Amino acid sequence: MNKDIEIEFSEKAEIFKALAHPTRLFIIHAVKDKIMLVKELTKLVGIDISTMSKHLDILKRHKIIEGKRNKNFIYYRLAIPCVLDFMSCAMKVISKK
Amino acid sequence: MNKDIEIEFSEKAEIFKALAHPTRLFIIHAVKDKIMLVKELTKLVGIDISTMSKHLDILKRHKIIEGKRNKNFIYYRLAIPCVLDFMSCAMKVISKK
DNA sequence: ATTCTATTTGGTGATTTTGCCAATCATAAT
DNA sequence: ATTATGATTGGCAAAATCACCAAATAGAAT
Repeated sequence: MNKDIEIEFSEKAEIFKALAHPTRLFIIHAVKDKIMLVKELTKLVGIDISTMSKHLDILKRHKIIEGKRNKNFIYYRLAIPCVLDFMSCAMKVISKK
Repeated sequence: MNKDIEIEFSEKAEIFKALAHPTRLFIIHAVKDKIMLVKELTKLVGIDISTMSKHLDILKRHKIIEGKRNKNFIYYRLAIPCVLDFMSCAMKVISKK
């Protein structure tokens, strides 16, 4: 792989890495039709809130979700609904419902 | 997350993990319209052949590619072309060409 | 049977990712 | 100004991933 190709595929891989964690996939499904708070998500998943915050940060940095502040609450929502399309496509084909 | 949900999202995450590496994405593109040998792929990417073999194994285990033996060569090809669709969709939307 | 080529497997150190705790920051309420 | 609540950040240990080397396997050819 030459340098350009190398960079191209590394960037693409970054996106898959951002999605490659059960908690982060759960978050995507949770915020797909309902704006949610960090605390709510944390409770649903059952992990430390600092861990949740870091997962949210990863998704945010890749522009997969968006956070909006109101008072001192931060509401998260799905930024690119298309993510759901290719996720369900992937799952159907690879046969995990 | 209860146990079932946990398992569901872990399984889904496994697929994204399988795709979350530049070399493995490169392999998918390389075999999408041309059946290829391990050695050929190794040369193209420029890594140790044992490393390549392990990457191929990961894709194989997730049924993303298929290997067929002829003599003592193993030819790899893309098993689920749909992977390309959702990859290009993902990339377009997330704005990495 | 031995040798040769293609590929896989085992092992190990290096790097990355993950998750918790503690500390900090941001905003609101008193 | 102090306190309280929601969220993020820094640090560290545990776990997972990665890449190389060396050794093993599979099959073909001699």
